[in-house]
Amino acid sequence: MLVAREQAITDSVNRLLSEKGFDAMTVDEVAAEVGIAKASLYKHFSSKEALACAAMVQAMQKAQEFLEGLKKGTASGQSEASQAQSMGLNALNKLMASTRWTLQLKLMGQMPTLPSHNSTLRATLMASRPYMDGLMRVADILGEWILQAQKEGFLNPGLPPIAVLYTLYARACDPVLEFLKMSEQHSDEEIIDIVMTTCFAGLNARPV
Amino acid sequence: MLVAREQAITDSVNRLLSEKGFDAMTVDEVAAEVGIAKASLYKHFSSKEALACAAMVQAMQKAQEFLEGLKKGTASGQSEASQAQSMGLNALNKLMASTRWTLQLKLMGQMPTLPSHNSTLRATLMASRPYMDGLMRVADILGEWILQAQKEGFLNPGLPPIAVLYTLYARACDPVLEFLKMSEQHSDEEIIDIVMTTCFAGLNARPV
DNA sequence: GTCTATAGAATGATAGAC
DNA sequence: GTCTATCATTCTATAGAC
Repeated sequence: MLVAREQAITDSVNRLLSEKGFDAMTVDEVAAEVGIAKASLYKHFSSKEALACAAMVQAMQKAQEFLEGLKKGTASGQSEASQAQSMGLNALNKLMASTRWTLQLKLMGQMPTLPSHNSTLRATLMASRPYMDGLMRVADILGEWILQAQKEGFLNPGLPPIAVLYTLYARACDPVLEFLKMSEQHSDEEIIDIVMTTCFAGLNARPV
Repeated sequence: MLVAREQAITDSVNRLLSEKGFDAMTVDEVAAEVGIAKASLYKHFSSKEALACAAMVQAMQKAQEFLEGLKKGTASGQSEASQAQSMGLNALNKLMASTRWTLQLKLMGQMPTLPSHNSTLRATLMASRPYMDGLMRVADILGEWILQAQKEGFLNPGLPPIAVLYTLYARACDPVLEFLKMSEQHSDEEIIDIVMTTCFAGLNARPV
């Protein structure tokens, strides 16, 4: 029961965090959405930062699990023919599948976006072993694929690998998604295709 | 004197806005940085939103002036040989020059970033004639160049022009810039080159 | 126009009964 | 563990003297 209650809490936090960000989210809102009193929340989590941290850890673990599955080639979205691909092309496909997965989560409002300049939340996250472990594991897996894809020229070898990693992270909080969503001119799938194209192929036309 | 004082205020607001965003910026900070009492600030600007709005209008006007200058081909960064270029290539070069200019301002901490989900500030901005006029003028100029560049295939014609516009806007608040800045592995020029590459050429390697 | 001092509201966090 | 009621802090905005 306690686990289920705390799961409901982190789910609500996750949604609110992705909708309005850490600063704009109030503890009162969380309590109201879960349907319990604010004081009860504080019996489960010691602070607003701890609340957000729990949601971020959960999201990070979900990402880690997805990547681990993709690494073993068992995740959905990986075609069976992938075994016949070169290492580099396979790595690129996995990077693209990961990015697409992230964009989908973001569009569904399940991707808590880390505010790049809130000090108190950053400090809490950096001090959280589960979060940092997940973050490093995710960076390791993605970094390996980036190197493989660059080695065979499927990703631009002139870009520093860390810059590629940051660029992929940044797609998870790209405002272009919500801009296009607000314009109501495109389906979710079209929006994701557009952002995937600009991310990997760029704005320039590809020479035919 | 009054103009100079208000200029000093908007400069401070501009800096704080680009450093921490609207929510994290407090009116006390602004007053302290300008060196006057908070109540005096409110003699010049009626609210925190009006304060931020003034800074945004100023930034928008600066952008508009830059684009107007580029449109006439008199701005710096435009080579003299540009007159010999095709319309489409010329348009692409101007889009790239505009993006580079934006990234430079952002790195220098002079680009107030619009929080995509603060309602009160958004409402104030939408109600501001000077801001909306500037925004529409900027969108017009960029939109024209986008269409020209797409027509001749210098920009991917498969992308909706509005998506290209949003993508360029989004580069002005791309966290990749500060991530790379924090890593201290690259100079400002290198950082801008990296982001320019990922923006226009994408992460993929270009087929030679 | 500038200051000090403070009102008023929002919000994070806690006390104490049940 | 959950509730109601309340505290302490922070922040926007204003009053009133000079």
